[in-house]
Amino acid sequence: MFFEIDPSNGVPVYEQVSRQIIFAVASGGLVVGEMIPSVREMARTLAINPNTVARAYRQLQGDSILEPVRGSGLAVAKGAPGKCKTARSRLIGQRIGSVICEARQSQLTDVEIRKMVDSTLNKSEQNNGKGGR
Amino acid sequence: MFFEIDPSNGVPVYEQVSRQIIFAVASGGLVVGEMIPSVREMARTLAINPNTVARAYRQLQGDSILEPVRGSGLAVAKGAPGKCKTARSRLIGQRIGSVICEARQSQLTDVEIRKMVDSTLNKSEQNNGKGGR
Amino acid sequence: MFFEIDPSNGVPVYEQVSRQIIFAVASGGLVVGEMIPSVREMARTLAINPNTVARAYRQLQGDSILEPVRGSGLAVAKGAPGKCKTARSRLIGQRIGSVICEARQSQLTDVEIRKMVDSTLNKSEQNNGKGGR
Amino acid sequence: MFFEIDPSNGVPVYEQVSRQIIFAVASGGLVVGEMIPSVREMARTLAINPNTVARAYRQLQGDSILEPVRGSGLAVAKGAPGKCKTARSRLIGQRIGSVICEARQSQLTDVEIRKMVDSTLNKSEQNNGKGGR
DNA sequence: GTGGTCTAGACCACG
DNA sequence: GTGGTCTAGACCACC
Repeated sequence: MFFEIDPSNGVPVYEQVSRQIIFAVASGGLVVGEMIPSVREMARTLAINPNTVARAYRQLQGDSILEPVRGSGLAVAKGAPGKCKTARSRLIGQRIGSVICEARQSQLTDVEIRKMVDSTLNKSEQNNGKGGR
Repeated sequence: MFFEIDPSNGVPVYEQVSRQIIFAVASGGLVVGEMIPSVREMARTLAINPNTVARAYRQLQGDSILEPVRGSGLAVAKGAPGKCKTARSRLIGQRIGSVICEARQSQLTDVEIRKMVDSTLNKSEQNNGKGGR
Repeated sequence: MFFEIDPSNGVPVYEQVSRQIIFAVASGGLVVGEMIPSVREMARTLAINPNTVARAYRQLQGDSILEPVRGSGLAVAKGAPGKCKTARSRLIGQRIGSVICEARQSQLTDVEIRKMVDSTLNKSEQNNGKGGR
Repeated sequence: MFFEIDPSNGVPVYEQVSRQIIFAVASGGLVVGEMIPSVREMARTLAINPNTVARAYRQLQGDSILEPVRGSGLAVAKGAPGKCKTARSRLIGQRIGSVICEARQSQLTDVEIRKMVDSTLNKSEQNNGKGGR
């Protein structure tokens, strides 16, 4: 916790919000029972419309990742971490699969694909081992 | 020549069409001066709306990858292969970059990311060395 | 005296409180002039927010079902039993009407509706003849 | 098909919309593959805001009761009738259960409850046997 | 034409 | 203060 939004990303803003909450829960950045920022606060922080945040939160409630706490907001639901880890693998895995599929359609060989991946990974060195960002 | 379309792909159909033409030119599947199928024929082949094909062709003309040949249709333009190779690298590279970016945002380490890529590459062994698909 | 609250019921908590007081008065469980528990005590008993209890009491005062007794709290008002019996019929009757209306909209026949009602009535046998709950 | 909306119903408008579509599918009024009215048309018909209709439709898509048909709208999805019949029983059954529960809490006997149900059923005679509405 | 996203702002219910 | 609903209107992508 915390992340940023790219409105010109193709990916809908409300989806970026819900994904990043999923990721935060999956990685333990948000723990079960913890309250998440209110709709209005999150909207202020991300400089987006409260309705957009509300939509993301509503979707996460539908997936039982968030649950309402009467009168005080939304909290991470009980089974959420498991669901979020699964969802994370699915989301990332799907995107990897689809990129590779397209790369192959373009007649790139697996060797070339791997090379592009490696160079991208190296270019912007990872920083998530010991506290980056 | 030729490829298939997945209408429930997220990627717009017209873009799938134009991308795959770009890829075909980049890999030499379509050579300079070669005529491409008419809008109607392509639409019939791919079982999609002719307007959608027309839109892809229009876009490719705008990028000077296709050029009109009076009275007979559209052909691969002169400088196309170079442009298409560049475009291919850019398109694939961008998507790889964006997937890796998101994977990192989700707190996956580079090691885990590489593992997911490898497993995807191995899962559906490559078949583009000797003419598959 | 007294009942329980289901906070995840759809029905607002304060309304559950006021309804059940109305029902208690209607059925003679609370008699005219009898003091009802203080806001704080009631809140503690039901494990809900005192504001919520206060709101229910306020509403009941507005309907002249409760009346303030200087220096000691709220008591069941003089004309309350009659009003409460009427209110009970109205409240329950309205809900029955609305359920039946919706059931019919859903194309269930009256026969089917009656069957569902009967089965529900039988499933959890009544226990209010001789003092249950 | 077709129904009406009561905006001062307590039940959210978007929920009334989605419910009635569920009921229509459950009762065979809408069959698998059939297109449903467009968001804009439905909004015009019901005199409500298109966003409200869209929300109902979105929810139904999430439940795989509707599916998008590219460029032409939304259609009843494949497994929808089964899901809708189940959902209908659940929705109506729950409401019946909750009304009876409350009626009992109010100290009404089962006999009295049944009497109220019967009188309501008789009051506005059923008309869904042979083509009413 | 279709659905989808986003913004803005009002109003309500609940605690 | 919280979330939820609804309206209004703009803009976009797709067919």
